[in-house]
Amino acid sequence: MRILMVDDHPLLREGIAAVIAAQDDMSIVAEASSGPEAIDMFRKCRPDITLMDLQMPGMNGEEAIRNIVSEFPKARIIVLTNYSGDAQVIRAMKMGASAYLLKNMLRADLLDTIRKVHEGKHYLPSEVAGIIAAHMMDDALSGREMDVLRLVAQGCSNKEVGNRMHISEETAKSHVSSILSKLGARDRTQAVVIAARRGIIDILNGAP
Amino acid sequence: MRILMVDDHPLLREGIAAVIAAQDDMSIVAEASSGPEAIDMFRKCRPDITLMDLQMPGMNGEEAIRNIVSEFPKARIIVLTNYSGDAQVIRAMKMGASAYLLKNMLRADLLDTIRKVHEGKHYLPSEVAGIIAAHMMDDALSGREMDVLRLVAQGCSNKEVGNRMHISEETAKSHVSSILSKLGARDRTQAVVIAARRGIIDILNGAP
DNA sequence: TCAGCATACCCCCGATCGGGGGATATGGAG
DNA sequence: CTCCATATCCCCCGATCGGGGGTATGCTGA
Repeated sequence: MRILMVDDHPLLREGIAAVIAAQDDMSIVAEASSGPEAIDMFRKCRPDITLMDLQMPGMNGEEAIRNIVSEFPKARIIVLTNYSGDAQVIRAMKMGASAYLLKNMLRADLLDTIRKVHEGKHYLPSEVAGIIAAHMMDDALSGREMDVLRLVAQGCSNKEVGNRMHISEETAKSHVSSILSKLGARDRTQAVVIAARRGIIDILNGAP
Repeated sequence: MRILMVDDHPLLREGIAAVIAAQDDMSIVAEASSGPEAIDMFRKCRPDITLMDLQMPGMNGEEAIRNIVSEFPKARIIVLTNYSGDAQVIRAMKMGASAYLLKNMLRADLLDTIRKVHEGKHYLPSEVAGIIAAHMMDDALSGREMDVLRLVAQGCSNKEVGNRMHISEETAKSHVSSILSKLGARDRTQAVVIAARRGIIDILNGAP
């Protein structure tokens, strides 16, 4: 199996490379440390499996996945990341990922997953599956609600949200209300915290 | 140099181990994946250098550092973590860390830092130093303000903050006001986001 | 000793929030 | 074609927020 590894942490790449190198049916054929680089390398190498982190500077991993999958629908991509927010997992799988692993997993789990995915299977470890299951029944935020949420996280009042989105303050308020109800939050502050925990928005950087 | 490595990511440990193993003046003498385990291993092995992640399940790295340094004041600890919030860096250094590295650094940087720290030096990469410098003039939140901030992040109103802390709503309000002014936030929501970005609180889990 | 700070409390007041009740239009799914 | 989610706008109203003022305690470090 020819593997492309995409991650901006050289030390982690080293670790994965060591694990892969010890297998006689796998080899790392390319590495990338950013989204655009990942797309380039995929075009050049056509790997059987791609290991992809989601948190990277610049273009994030999700966009890279979407690009690769739209160009190469048969690409097998395994997401390997630190965070386990259900929304982030769902977005990645919708983009076309075949598996979603957390970085705190063991070597064996990584190797097992690579082999499963190579056989064409999809895979979610129970830890991740459980997180998704816990929010199966929740209905997702709509596009407008996401926009409002991001502005609220920047400290915008309802009036400012209205101005920036060119809608009335009343409309912004009603969006905020449904955000609170969908997320089960008591106020806008808790809504932002819950959304960050669940991977709905990324407050550490900026956009989703 | 005898090195103890503390991190809950086996794959990253593998990577660091590979890098260290290639050096003829260093070796990994022990590994730990949690705070208590780190303290145990330190007592048993008395390493020259300890590489420590801050984000770990259970006891966090900061507490482990404090425990180790109070028992072994000559311990040389290098923090190796993902996040770069200025408050987190400052807390770690106050706890007694000798250096603060980000996980996206190169092998060479890690090795350089290990050697510098082994000589008794302290070290902050310019990337990290810059983040601290940007907030040098800010005055830190007081203990009570931290308590209030954590409750606010949980969606508490001023009244609820007052009840939970056994102070009046008015006092809670005045704490919130100074939090807003110290963080430069427009409202409590933005205050929580800024505090999370700067590593003042950790909204992804719970406590600071 | 005394200034400075953190802590705690109080009042006022306009702005904002969040819940409640609506209404209308659009567009896609069944 | 009907149903439903989305999106937009409107009004009311009590609760909450955040800024402004002020007072008092106790600890600490210069």
